Amino acid sequence: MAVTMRDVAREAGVSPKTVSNVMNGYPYIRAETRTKVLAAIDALGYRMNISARNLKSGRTGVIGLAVPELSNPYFAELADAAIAAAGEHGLTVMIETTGADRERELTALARPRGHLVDGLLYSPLGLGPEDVDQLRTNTPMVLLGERIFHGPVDHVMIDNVEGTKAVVRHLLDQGRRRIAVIGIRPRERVGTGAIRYAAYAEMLAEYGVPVLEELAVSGGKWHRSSGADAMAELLGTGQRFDAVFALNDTLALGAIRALAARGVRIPDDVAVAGFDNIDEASYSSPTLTTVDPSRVHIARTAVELLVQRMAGDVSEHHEIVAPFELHTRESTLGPN
Amino acid sequence: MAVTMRDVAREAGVSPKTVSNVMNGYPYIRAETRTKVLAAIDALGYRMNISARNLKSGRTGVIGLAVPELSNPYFAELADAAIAAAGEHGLTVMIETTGADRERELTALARPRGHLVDGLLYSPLGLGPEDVDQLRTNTPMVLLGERIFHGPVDHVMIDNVEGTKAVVRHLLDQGRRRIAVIGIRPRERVGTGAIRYAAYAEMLAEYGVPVLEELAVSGGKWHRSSGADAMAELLGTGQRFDAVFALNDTLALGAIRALAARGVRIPDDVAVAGFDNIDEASYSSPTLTTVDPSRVHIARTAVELLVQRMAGDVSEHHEIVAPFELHTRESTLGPN
DNA sequence: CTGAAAGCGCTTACAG
DNA sequence: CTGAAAGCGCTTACAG
Repeated sequence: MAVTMRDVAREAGVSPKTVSNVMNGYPYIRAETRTKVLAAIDALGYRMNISARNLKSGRTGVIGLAVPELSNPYFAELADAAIAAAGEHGLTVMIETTGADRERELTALARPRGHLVDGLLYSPLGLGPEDVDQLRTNTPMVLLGERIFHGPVDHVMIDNVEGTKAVVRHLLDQGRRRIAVIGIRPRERVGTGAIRYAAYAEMLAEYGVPVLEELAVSGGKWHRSSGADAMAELLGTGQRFDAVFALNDTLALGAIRALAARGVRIPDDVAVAGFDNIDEASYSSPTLTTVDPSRVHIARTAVELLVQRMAGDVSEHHEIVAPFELHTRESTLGPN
Repeated sequence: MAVTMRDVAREAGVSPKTVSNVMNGYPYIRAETRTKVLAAIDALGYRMNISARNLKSGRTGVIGLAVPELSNPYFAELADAAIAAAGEHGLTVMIETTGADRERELTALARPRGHLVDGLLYSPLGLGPEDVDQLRTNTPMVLLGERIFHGPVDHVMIDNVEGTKAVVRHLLDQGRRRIAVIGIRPRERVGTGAIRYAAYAEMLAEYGVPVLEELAVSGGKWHRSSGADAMAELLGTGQRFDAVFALNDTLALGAIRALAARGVRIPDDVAVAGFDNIDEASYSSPTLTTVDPSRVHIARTAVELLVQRMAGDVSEHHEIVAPFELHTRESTLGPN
């Protein structure tokens, strides 16, 4: 039914091996032979069967990218960056969304062993320290964005601690002293949220500012809606505050919405800052002060590490912290 | 090296076929046999080689989704919806981004014939009528979002015409008469932009309002930045206008930013409306009046059509127009 | 520069 | 309910 390499070989009067050589760009082929083969491919409309190649070669040219969801602009923009970086190495990216659900994250982890992908860029949110052993596979993998896990795999991390301290310092330097924080996950001790919260508390302490539990509000899935809800909740308590550090940008943008809806002036009454520097942060009203964790750098570095591992590199595991950049904008500085 | 089905069979004292039956959930297996096989799988850490299965079965369980870029929230949210819909049919989605580039879109089109995916959800922006013949493949495919192509494939369309007319009618009903439009692509005759622009002009005509060329501004890639630039350009011309219809939401959000930066009041001075109803439209300041093309409905319908085609359905091609919904918000109504 | 042989790890009929 | 045989369409050594 489908045209095979053998059919092409017969049509061109060569062996299947030669067709394979042409398809794979093997350099030492007489121009004449190549022309014949290409003509036969064209005449028969031949397309190589990738599954057969994969079976024989043991590689697929595909890497997986497991992220919670693409509706979150941070992950969507990260995915675009990963696709671009993989393309530079001739690799295709297969995206799997896990919904930040532990079970689905563990399923994604098993995927490379099914030989559908050669390696995995892995950005888990639901996994905890008890799952570290699950990462001890011998499949090439690079962990992204988190710093939960020390040890068994490469990872490329956002500089959560210094990034957070920079943005909180900025708020303090603006004279803010009652800085609320939204998006915390009270029971979580290891994730991005916990790390950023700890860094926030540390920075306040450096300035001798008390860390007030009543100014910390949990924020579910870090969607815009969670940010709006958290802010509504905080306003409902009647607590005074003059700034809000949202643990990511979508939370911050939701919070800005809730503040604006109640006529609170930003930044005059309350300054707002986030984390991620998604594109939207440059176009919101007001524009959003935030930390840029350098997505492109992260994606590129992670793909390079993964490519090395896939090539058989067995050196010690790397822990790379990406550089960050603080962007101060209207939500803390006012219009300029 | 890797554990194979044969190894498992030997360990369990059965034939490879029986292992295959267990792996694939074949129902008629003695419980005892199944237990033995599962124990052997566990003991050896066996994982099926998907490439081998694909080669033999001729199917992969993977469908492709080709979209311009995930940084565009419309496509990111569509991708999430497609992944969810595919999951309900036990299918995995492989996302390919094309950058709306014609060459890369044509490459994506050839992908299913390499047997890496069983079918394709295809959302081209760069293709024109001259490429229609390229769609006459016999690979299962469903076209998304556009209505460029009549004929050789199924497609699920956004209701661009009625959706646009509804939102423009809304602006007219608010008393707006000088309604600018941003995001047009002057040389394009067949894409989403051209269709929405034509519907805009048609609606104006219905109300006896002249269509002014000087109020139509082109808008490149439909990013936030393009919207801000287009709006800056329009303001620079000194043209009077009391409303803006942006051809999508990101353009509208960029335009809102540019208007706010110049102190133009929304909607008092200028009302703004978009198209897509991305999540952000509910949280911007002001919130954005827009058309919801029902992404989830589109994704679900498209996957169902694709599944039918993959199952061998050869009936006539379907053209399905998804229902739309107009959401009126602050950018045209003011605060409530 | 090109060919003949073997086999990657599964599943598809076909038996029994 | 389970097995033996054949083969999916390629690529990997190995010759020459």
